[in-house]
Amino acid sequence: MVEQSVRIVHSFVGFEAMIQAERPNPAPRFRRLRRAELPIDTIELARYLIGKTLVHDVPRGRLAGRIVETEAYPTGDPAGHAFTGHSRANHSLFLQRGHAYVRFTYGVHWLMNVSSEIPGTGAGVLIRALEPLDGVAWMEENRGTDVLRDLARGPGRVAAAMGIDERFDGVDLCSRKTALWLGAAVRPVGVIGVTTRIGIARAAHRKLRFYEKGNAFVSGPARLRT
DNA sequence: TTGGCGATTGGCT
DNA sequence: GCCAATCGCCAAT
Repeated sequence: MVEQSVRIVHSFVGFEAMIQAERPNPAPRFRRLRRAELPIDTIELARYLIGKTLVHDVPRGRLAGRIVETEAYPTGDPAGHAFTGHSRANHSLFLQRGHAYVRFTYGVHWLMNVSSEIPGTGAGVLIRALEPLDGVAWMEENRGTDVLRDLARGPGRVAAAMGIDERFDGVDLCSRKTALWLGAAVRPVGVIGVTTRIGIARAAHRKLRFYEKGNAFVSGPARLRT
């Protein structure tokens, strides 16, 4: 089935595409973002990250998804994990912008944030949903489901699909060396919607959730996806 | 030392 | 729509 369809593609798009298809390790599709490209301000960063790529290079290949939903947890935000001050658990939120803050929640799930602001400031951006781009078969394995739309729709699912856990807390997402990193956008971003955040009690009125309108991989109730 | 609770999810009604 | 699962953190004892 797969071989047959590949052969058909070859006959239509020619030799160059055939080389592309048969190359075992295709050239990286994603350019690593430099830290200087990341807005310092938490809310600006949350908006900026929509459409960008989250990549995890694993021994057997690459997991990658397009960021389609984020939430900002700015300085002094009562809903933020840094609100009660610096601690061992929330240390990564205080790192220079572009570091991963990974936290275990509800005894079940891992959540991933990108740290923001200047070093020493506890703030970050929660990655709430991804549109799968690469390594879909491995994401399915990590998630225990083959429902594409559900692979990384929701922050707990993002971490599970991407194989992100406590080992990645504090990782520099802008380093040239790390396996987990942020990549440039693979296509232009659509209209960005802004709503209140999901699943919080304090500062619940603040509109700090950002998402690509019309994207099927965005989480939350329908009224927060239009 | 302990108890309440949380940036969620999946299964069941 | 409702609720249990499940565990680390932290405020209060």
